Amino acid sequence: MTAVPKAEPEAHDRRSLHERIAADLRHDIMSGELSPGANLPSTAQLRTRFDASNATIQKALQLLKDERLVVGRAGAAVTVREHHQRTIRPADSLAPAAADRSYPWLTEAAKHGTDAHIMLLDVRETVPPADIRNALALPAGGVAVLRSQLVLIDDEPAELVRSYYPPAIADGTPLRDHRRIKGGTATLLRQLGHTPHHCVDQVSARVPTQEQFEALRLPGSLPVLCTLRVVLAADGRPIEATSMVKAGHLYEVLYEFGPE
Amino acid sequence: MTAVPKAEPEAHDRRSLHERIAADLRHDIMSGELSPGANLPSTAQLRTRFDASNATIQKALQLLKDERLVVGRAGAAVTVREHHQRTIRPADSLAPAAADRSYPWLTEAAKHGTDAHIMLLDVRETVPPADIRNALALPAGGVAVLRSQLVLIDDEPAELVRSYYPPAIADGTPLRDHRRIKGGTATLLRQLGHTPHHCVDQVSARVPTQEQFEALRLPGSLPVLCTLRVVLAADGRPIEATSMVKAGHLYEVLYEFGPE
DNA sequence: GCTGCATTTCGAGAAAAGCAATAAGGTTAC
DNA sequence: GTAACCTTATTGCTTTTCTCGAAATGCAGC
Repeated sequence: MTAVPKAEPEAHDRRSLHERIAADLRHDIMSGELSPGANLPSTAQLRTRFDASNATIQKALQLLKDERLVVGRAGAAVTVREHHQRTIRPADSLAPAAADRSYPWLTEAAKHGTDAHIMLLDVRETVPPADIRNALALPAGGVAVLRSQLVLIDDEPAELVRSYYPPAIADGTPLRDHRRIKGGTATLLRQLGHTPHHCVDQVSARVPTQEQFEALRLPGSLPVLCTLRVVLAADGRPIEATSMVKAGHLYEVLYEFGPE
Repeated sequence: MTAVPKAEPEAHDRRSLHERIAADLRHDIMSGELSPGANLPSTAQLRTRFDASNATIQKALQLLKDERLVVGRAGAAVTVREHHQRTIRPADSLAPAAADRSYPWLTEAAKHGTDAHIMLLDVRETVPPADIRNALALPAGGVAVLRSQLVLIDDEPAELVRSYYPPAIADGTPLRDHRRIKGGTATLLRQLGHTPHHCVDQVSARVPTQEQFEALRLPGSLPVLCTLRVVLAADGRPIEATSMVKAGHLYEVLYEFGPE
């Protein structure tokens, strides 16, 4: 029966104050409003802008530091870091020849040689989750060959990749072996007579599960960029279904389309 | 100086327990593990599975109810709701003729007529944010015509669209008028001699800003699916740059590509 | 050295998270 | 109908986190 602290009639932001502050500042950085090397407003300015105390501002900035978006040295302004948000172009994986086209507004993300390498975690036969089963047109309870990989950037986990193959395709091939595949699976599939012809990507923004959170060592509570890719042969039959879970602050994906 | 409650040496999930539980259950639902109409495990089962108390489980389920993912009737099991996650196919906007191709694994999202309509919020000239300025190749401090729209699904805000046009293209056209454009902007641009030829979409998962959070009336603390689309003419010059912010639980986007 | 600024620390009040146990009332199956 | 199971709501309590105010510390640039 006590009076409400402030007049907030509508459903407001349930997040804590420092999370909201971090969200707004993060947007300013990601949108390029604050470009790499630029100084953030001083804590005093931020205090008045968000009507918060010193400690709360510091906590918000700490979140951005954990995400490696900014750096703060005592005495100097907090500055925006060179943030390496990789721009992935899925179309290039099928037709690498066309990868030369670049656009002036793209940050030089994939340009400098990325220090990324892939770690093969596991290869086994398993009953896939429902979305994969649908994609591969498997019967209920049917199995598939799963290849789990972890992509590391600068030795930090960055992406979780789970590729599923129908047994009819994988049996008796290196796809079943717990070993890296030279030239990638696309090359192998082509050699096996299952030439990838066409990909369908479903992209969504998700809240990370506990498993994903720990596997990707996500800083703070960032979202995750989920892609479900189905690779089809020329006759339309599914060859491969891959679930890719990328850390939201490290990746973005680029697609091109048009009536060509 | 008290003993730590449990041995957790590594950096663990900083989120609260009911948020983590909700995240895992959400994943089971979104991946189709728990299909619409299916029953969730009973609260007793969930209590043992997550080693949490009744109240915590209830709080986690409340989050999923707020997202309209599940319904709970007293006495019966909590069941998964028909969740209408719209699958958007951006390519269809340019070549609607090809929209007939459908895939068996797609849920019938865009199939039944969506009860979506568009609300024109604002039309004005403004200095665009840095990412838009880059996309349109505008000089620093240059202005653009902004058309802000809000997409409503079932009278609930679902997507925030901000389209920017270079003054050279928008001046003296209905693009500057605070009025809906019959047939959409693509048709108008074609009539004006700026035929859209090619789109480039950059898709990312973001934490919503306070503004986005309130505009979209996001339940809980869900991420947002951000798309920056640049529409190019045949000669490569940018015609339009659009920032689309979709509520993460309502949308996913689908892209197709391949060496055609 | 001085000033501005970021950083750290302390205390204290308020709010939220989490547990335990209990009660109430609906649904389902027998 | 009855019984078992289930969701939902309530209460009390402890611990942790959030937030503020204020003061102290340390670094960078002039």
